Amino acid sequence: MEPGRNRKNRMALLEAGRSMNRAFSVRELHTAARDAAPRLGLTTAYRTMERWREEGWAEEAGTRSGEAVYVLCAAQGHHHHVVCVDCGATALLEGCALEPARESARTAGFDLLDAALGSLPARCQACAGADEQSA
Amino acid sequence: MEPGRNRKNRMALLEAGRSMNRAFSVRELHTAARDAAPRLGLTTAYRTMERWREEGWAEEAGTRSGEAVYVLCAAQGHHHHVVCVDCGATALLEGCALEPARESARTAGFDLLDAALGSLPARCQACAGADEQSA
DNA sequence: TAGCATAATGACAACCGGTTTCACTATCGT
DNA sequence: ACGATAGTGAAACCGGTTGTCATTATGCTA
Repeated sequence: MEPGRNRKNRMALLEAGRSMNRAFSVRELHTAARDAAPRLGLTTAYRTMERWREEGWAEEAGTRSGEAVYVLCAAQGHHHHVVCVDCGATALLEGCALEPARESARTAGFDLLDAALGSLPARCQACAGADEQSA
Repeated sequence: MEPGRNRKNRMALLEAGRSMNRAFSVRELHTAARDAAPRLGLTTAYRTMERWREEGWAEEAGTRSGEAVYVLCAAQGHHHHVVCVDCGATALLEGCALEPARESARTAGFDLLDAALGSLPARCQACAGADEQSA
């Protein structure tokens, strides 16, 4: 991830994103990074996220209240995350748990897009617990 | 699916949706249903789709060029579809191919939301072939 | 059948996440 | 120092979706 030009903004965004430790929306990232770089615009946050996605540092992980959320991940090989749809907490799954699904899809004449399944919607224990209480 | 009031519109939408045999956006549904019910408004199409979703007749299957797409399915039990992200073609997967993933998620402390994984993004053979040619 | 209560409708406006535009600025190579 | 160019941000814009509200269709009751 070469900083290239405009080091300040990129670094602020990167720092903010890394310190999240969970899935976040571009707006959240922008807000967090603004502490370190007050003049940072939302447009740049969107553009930077797009760039990270292209370069493989980030991947989309569904949406939360209408906004797309992303996870940062340096793992290069084939892998899948689970992402809590409530709080954005993430975990990396061991091995490829989607191989059976991929096989099943193939027999139906479809190629499963693992790329689009990098993160699977789930609910973490904490949020599941909170849910039960409110019910 | 009780027709209730306003039989005409509902029936036109239902007929249109059923004859699609693939994933479709609300706009597409509205356009198709307009043949049979010319005065049908887009708002009603959105409201009807929302209703079907609540009642379990339809489920969201991702987005295509910015629009949310849905699939109709009468299967009641636990099941998963694959949906071609290009043309919307669908297939029903045999058994629960996501059980290993669910197990893997559980060991990480997450409950996989099977409900949100009713349709898995894929590419059908026809679209995969067309893709190769254009490349 | 007439009349009423209310679910349903549709034209239109508002909303909202996201993208594009464009004049301006920071950075790099020379 | 200076020209070339990548990067920036405020604001306009876009398209899908949702809300508003006056009107209409339907079922129920008398």
